Amino acid sequence: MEEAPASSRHDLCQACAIRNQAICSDLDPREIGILNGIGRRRRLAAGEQLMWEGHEAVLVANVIEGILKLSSHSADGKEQILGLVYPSDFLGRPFGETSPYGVEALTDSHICVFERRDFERFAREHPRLEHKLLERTLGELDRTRRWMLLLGRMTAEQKLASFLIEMADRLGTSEADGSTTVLLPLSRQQIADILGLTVETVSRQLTQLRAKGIITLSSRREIRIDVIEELQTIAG
Amino acid sequence: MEEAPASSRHDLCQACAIRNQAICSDLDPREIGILNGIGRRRRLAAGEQLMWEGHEAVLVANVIEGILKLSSHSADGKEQILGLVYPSDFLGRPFGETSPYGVEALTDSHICVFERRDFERFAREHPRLEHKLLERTLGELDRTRRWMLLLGRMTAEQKLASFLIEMADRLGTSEADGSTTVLLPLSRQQIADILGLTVETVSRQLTQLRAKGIITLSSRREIRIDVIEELQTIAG
DNA sequence: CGTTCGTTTGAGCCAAGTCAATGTGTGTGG
DNA sequence: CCACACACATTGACTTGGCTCAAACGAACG
Repeated sequence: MEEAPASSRHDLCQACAIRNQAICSDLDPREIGILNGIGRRRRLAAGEQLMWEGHEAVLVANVIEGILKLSSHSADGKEQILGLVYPSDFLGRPFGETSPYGVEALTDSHICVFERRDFERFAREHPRLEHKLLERTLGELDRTRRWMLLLGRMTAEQKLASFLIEMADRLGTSEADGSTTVLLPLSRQQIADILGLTVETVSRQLTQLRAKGIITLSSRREIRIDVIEELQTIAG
Repeated sequence: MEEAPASSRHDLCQACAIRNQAICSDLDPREIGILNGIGRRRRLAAGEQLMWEGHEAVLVANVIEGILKLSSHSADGKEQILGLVYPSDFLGRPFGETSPYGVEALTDSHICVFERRDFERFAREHPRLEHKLLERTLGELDRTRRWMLLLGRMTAEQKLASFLIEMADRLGTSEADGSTTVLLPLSRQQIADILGLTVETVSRQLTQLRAKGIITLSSRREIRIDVIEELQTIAG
């Protein structure tokens, strides 16, 4: 694909946009060199599937650019999005045979992939990497558990408010007047699949928030949050 | 409390019931000795609180005996149980300042506690322990994500069926006739708090499953599952 | 034996789901 | 460039699963 010649390989990581945020950040130049040897870059188009629920987990990756979703389906076909993965996040299931979820790119993405086996071997030999991975996994577990509270105990309105706050936090650009604009990487259906709701309910709640003057729906995917404090009050 | 004299401390771990399942299982005798020095045993009565949501996380622990719950409260006071912790499971939030959930013993319990700082220092110096902890955390993350699907996309009936299957799996004793009996460590309210339902709905669903001849309610806390296949069909 | 706490049952209601129609971009081929 | 198709989004009408409120029941315990 876009393999660099062996001599310049070393530079791939050095020039990496997420060099200092990802789990590789603690490694010394020699270690980075080895990692470079077993990893490769890969591009994904929006909508492209990287892993399938229940299939063998052959690879893991670092996300360099783009947003991906982890999702799982109930017996009767309903989808539940289990999490979103952002740049510098780690992706995949090391030390496990099968992937418990499917992975799909929501936007055009750029990732740094490793054969799971290669990565595991490297990780076991480099405790600093495993430590980084552990910290990340613990953080991810906390975030996932917070999402359980949302799914189990919040009303549709509270769910939407919480979702918008999170998106503003992650992807928002603040304006001078205190408002924040978010360009959503998700369709209404996908928002519903995150919040455990239906498309119709998501749509209705958004129009209600608009009617209350809390948000402005600039275009399908673009939402401006005019009064974020109101959202925080609703979310609790 | 029940401190052993320094000379016999070493034996505490050797005699430990979960010696070969917990995260300490890979350590050599010397390492076990150090761990012994920084840990201590502690008993908890059913209902006793070990950690508080949002408070500083001062300790971590291994569960030797008993079952504990992790839970969190929404702004309007509703509780959501985020997970159950069983013997040989690890408990607490290493490498984090505050505990994102409360921890309470559901049954009389016996745990092996460490000051978080001490544990962290030891872990960083002993990669085999960190690796075990990583594997455990990854598994816990998978289990938590599976629960998200339940909370977001299942009906009350499916939730109950899934819950009973999980409990039978974890705590059930199989009879000769193919049935399984479970002694629940949870009240109806707590079951509701796990499944994101109300007590009334839990009660109604249980009576319905009984009416269908799938389960028998021997006593409040004791449930016999007569036809587990039926439950699996319902759960999907 | 009465009190208490957890559980079950009942009646009514409401939030969110379902089903169906309409609206709104966006891209495609004539 | 327009018209058509198609996918996504919104809105409306209706239904319903699970919640709320309230009462009755039952086991455990002083």
